[in-house]
Amino acid sequence: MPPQRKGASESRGGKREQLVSAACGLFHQQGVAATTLADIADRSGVPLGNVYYYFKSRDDIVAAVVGARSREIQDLGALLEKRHRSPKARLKALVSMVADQREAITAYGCPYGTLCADLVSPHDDSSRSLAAGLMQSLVAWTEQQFQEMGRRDARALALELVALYQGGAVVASALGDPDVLAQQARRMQRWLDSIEA
Amino acid sequence: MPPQRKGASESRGGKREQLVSAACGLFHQQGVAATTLADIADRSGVPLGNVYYYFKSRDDIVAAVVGARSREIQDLGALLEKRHRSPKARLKALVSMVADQREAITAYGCPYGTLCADLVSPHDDSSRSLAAGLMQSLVAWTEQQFQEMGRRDARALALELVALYQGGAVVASALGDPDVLAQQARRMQRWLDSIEA
DNA sequence: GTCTATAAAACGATAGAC
DNA sequence: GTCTATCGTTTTATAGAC
Repeated sequence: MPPQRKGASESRGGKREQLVSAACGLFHQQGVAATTLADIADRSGVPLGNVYYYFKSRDDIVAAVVGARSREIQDLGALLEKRHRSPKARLKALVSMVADQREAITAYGCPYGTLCADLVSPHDDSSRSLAAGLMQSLVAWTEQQFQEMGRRDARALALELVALYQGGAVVASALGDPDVLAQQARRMQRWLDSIEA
Repeated sequence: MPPQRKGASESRGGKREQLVSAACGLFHQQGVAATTLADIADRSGVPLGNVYYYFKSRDDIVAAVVGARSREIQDLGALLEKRHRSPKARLKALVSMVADQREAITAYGCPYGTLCADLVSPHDDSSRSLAAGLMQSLVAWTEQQFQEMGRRDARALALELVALYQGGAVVASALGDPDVLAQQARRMQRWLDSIEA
């Protein structure tokens, strides 16, 4: 077994986490299918053959990356809940963060959206459910904010907000134009303002 | 040179077109990076080695597919212009077609959007400009419709409509739920209705 | 636990017979 | 023009020394 459980010697070098972190970045920049184990090993400073000490297959790394991205969403949600009292303020802060990161998103697309798209392509069932779970993480947090606003149509509103973001990310990255995403973020802010609590 | 120019013996079997057609479908279903030349050759009924009689490299096939998808957009635009007099009716008909094809779009994503995303991933310049050109084809036709409606903000409106579509496609395919796309199409119809000519 | 070496298969691309 | 056979490389995955 790798570095025991998540106890003491977990981060002795934390090579497993380094591998996941490197894979996260490479999957975002190059796509899942185009990223090789050698790429991940190189960036992690781990010898190629040693990767199989931490993961039993390539698909295992993909699953670990999806888990990491999902936790990333949870953490971001928790941060926003700590920083802002009202759910609407949280959603507006989220959109504001998107606008701030428009350069990175334009360069490589939304980290969550492109990962989901890469996981949908193989018509493998287990891969598709990973994509569904990841997207659901994003929608679920958004939905909860609308629920706390007292909206019965929270799910529909959440799907709309996430779709607005994903659409902006796809078009902006395809055109290579961050202004598209900035404009879309402004639209999202206005749309949020128009939602009655 | 392959089958001469685009003259008489162009479609003697039309194997080049069969290859492009097969690649179109496979790129949509599996993604560009995950599709091998053997996949394309198999589906085309062309021997693997023979692919290089029609294309000098794999990248050449990718470029040909982008060209075919771009022509597809032109043809669809021309069809809508023939069928509907007013630009608004054309846009509404386009959204209606999206709703009708929601099953296929949910299964594999938007053929144009996912192709663009696959072309953005390699930080290769020529690949990125292919993505930009393809997305621009989609936006340009939409923009022209808004222009014919007399709108000065035609570009912004076009970007918004395309982003609404792409966002719906990403979320629907990630969740594997066609209803998300159907709902999004209804929103797009209402949004179009609210646009003053 | 960590690393090197390498097996086994898949892939892009080429050569050359017909 | 069409097809088969194959080269050289890359990629996933394993074996085994330390």
